[in-house]
Amino acid sequence: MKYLDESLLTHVPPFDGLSRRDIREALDLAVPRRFEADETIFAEGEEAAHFFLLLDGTVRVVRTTPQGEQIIALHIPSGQLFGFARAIGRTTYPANAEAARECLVLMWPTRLWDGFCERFPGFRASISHTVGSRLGEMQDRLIELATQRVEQRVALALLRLIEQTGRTTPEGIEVDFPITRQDLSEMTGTTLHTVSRLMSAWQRDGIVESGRRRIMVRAPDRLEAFCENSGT
Amino acid sequence: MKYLDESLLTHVPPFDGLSRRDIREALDLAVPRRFEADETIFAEGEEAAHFFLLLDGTVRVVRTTPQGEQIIALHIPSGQLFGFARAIGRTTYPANAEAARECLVLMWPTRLWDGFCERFPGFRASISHTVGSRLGEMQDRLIELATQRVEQRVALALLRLIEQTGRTTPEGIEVDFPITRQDLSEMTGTTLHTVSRLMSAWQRDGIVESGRRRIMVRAPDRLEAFCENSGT
DNA sequence: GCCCCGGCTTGCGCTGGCTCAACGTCCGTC
DNA sequence: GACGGACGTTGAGCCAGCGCAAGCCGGGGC
Repeated sequence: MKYLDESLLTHVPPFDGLSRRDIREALDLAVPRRFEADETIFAEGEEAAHFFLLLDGTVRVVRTTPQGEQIIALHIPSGQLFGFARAIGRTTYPANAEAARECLVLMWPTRLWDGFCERFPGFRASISHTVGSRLGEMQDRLIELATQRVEQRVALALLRLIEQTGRTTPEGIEVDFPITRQDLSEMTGTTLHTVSRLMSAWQRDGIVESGRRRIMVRAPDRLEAFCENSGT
Repeated sequence: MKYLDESLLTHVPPFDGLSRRDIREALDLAVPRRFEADETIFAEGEEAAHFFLLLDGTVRVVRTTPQGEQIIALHIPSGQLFGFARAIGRTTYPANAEAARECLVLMWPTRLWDGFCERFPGFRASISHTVGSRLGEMQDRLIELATQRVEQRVALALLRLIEQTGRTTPEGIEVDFPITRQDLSEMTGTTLHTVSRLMSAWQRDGIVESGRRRIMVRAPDRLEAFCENSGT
């Protein structure tokens, strides 16, 4: 397992434009690692010893309030860099990262960060882009929380999930990691009860199909409809 | 007004470590400009032609929902760079920026951005830091909206305002730009009615002192107390 | 001095979504 | 194959905060 194949990186954004040599160089510095479902990858406030590339799986970014409540800030789909504290001027991680399901990651020591930025053309631009889209997503969610009702927020959260990490099946699009009602409620600032009621209603209407730790969206368009005519 | 004094930049973060020569160079490329209160500095989606440094005043960052509702995403205090679309991998501005009161800014054409990053040591690091703290603030607000009640959110918003842009007076700390109940409601995802009721109650208790477009906090510690014992 | 308008206040009734509570169901373990 | 624990469902009641509506106040323009 020492020798990682170059094809791992040829199609992921920060590296996709690089020469074979450069990719080889980056890979030789990387440590691969597997995380079990629900295992913690790093914790808020911890010294940022590594930065990561998610090769396979989904990562859940969680923050805990002083009162002990959890909220899920973000899900990271495979193929993205994460834990890049250096890129946002920090030396510690800003939140917890947990494996939403079994994950395969590459890790690099943070001290290599500056070198990567200078050594690999496009690396920095790619990172800026990632940071920008995270900022954009947070802003969108801020607006949702401030202006939308629970029903719409849950619908939007589901749509985002299937867009980012959806797996298409003959029946519809399925969230491809185990997700509970509680998880959804922590993404949308509501309670598992309310989410459960919504899912039941949507299932009756044939919009979703869900079970234990599993959600499949049959009719994304009808969820979108919910979000648009929010006034009425 | 052509010749800007170097002391303008010697104490603001992105430039504070630079040599006199470097500062001179940056200043000679800048265009100074004044904006009236409530004037738009740039609009969401617009081509990002410039990046800005706020020399004096306060900038309000606003997003508008498809339904025409506004929410205030952020206030930028003087001494900060803003409108740096390039730093987050965008070519357009991500939100509206308006002068919360009369503002004095320096503007540079965006095409100079990359040059600044390479030319001025510490510039890039300083920007990362700014981006990071904005991300952090948005994450905090996300959590507040998701978990806190209106009363606590408004209290937290006020505390943030006086921390970032407060002016200390013998009577207490005053928000040093005109701010309406409506503005506060757009920052906290509530209605002006609820904010008004809260302000009235707090005024009765001697915690704040407020009037038309004006808010002064007499007892910040009592506001903080509100936020902590949120369970009870 | 008067008027008008933008901002602020306050009462009242309603309701979305939370809380509490009880129960059902699936799955892994021993 | 019985048990325990995690996950999900559903009902009932309640209340924080919203929407509506009416009125107040202060400052700027003429």
